[in-house]
Amino acid sequence: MKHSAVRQTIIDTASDLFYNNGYNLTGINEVIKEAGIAKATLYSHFKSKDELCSAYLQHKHGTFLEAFDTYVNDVPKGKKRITAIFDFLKEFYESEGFNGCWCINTISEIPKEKIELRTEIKNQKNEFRDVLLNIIKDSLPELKPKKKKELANQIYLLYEGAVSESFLHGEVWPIDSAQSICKILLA
Amino acid sequence: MKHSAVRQTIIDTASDLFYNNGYNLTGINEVIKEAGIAKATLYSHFKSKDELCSAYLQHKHGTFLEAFDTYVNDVPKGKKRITAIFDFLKEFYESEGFNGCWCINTISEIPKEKIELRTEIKNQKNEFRDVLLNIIKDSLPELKPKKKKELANQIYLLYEGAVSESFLHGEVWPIDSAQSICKILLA
DNA sequence: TACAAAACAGACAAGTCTGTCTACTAAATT
DNA sequence: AATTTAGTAGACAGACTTGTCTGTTTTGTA
Repeated sequence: MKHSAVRQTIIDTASDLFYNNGYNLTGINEVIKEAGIAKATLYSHFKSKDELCSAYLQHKHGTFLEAFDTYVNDVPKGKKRITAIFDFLKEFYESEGFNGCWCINTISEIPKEKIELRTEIKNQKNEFRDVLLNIIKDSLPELKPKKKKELANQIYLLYEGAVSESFLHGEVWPIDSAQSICKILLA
Repeated sequence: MKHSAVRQTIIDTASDLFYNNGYNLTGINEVIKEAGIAKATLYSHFKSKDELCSAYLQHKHGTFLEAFDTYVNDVPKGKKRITAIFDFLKEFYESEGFNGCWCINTISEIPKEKIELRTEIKNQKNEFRDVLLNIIKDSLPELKPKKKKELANQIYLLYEGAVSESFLHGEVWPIDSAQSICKILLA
């Protein structure tokens, strides 16, 4: 097994465990057991659990953005593409192992002092907001720049609220509700 | 010090620590040290940390609902009262020790198996949704029942999203954004 | 004043955690 | 074929965790 493949195995395993069972509730011993590697191997790739946490967040972010882009770009430009954001979320919600937002989950678990992780999370959210802004730019080019940014923020807020609340209640209605508001904003 | 007063001291202290520093990151030893009580005393009032967690959630919920009701009922009935919900949130956000939503934070920290705590959280959110519904019933009696419920869900979603996101970013704009959407929904 | 309830202080058990280290083995490269 | 690199296995340190238990002291009441 290649060096980089081992690293990826660790990240994949840790991501599943951290996301499904919680960061603090998942011990390093569980990660190495599940990944089938030795402890020293893990610590040769990551110098601390925090560093592994950072890799976990980036991994989730990367795979999410890719799936999101693929889904949304498949929908024709315009209002349809924008509301399709919530169709994507519905698929995400219904997919096995949905556990809400890893950013929100992680930020609840780590102490305030760990600013590197906290800025990583903020950066992810800002990047996602930029992605939404670009969709709006593509789909509604006639809007003024200020209006575009405002709309991006609004849709971001609806999306994030829908993720958290659909998970908390274990029900779809928050996603439907968010989508219906989105349609009103586009009217 | 009265028996019930000791109990309240424990709850107050634990609530501050759990909410500010996280549930799992706060040890029982820290709670008893801060509260100035003996460990046996704590365990005579609460048979486990989980039970204390439940008391913490209920305490937060109670004081929140009281402050919320007081604030909102001070605003004249009608659309004004509804949008005032977000003015309350802004005050909450700016208050010292704001740390997002205790429900979302706690649900990220506890294992899936602890269904008592998870249902406690769901119940709190459903109760809050009912409070919002009653505000709408009082303020917009002319709406059809179905429309009222729909609006309550939408405002609930906006509120919860605004709490999480204002905390995550450490910025007010999500609250402003939520309020502006709310005004559109009421127009 | 006597008694009972309740709180105190803190040792202790039994287990968790992260991270380090040693010793050994397998694989890849020179 | 020899050497270096990357992995395995797991003991260990040291610090944490929750919860129990013993014994003492304070407090409120009858």
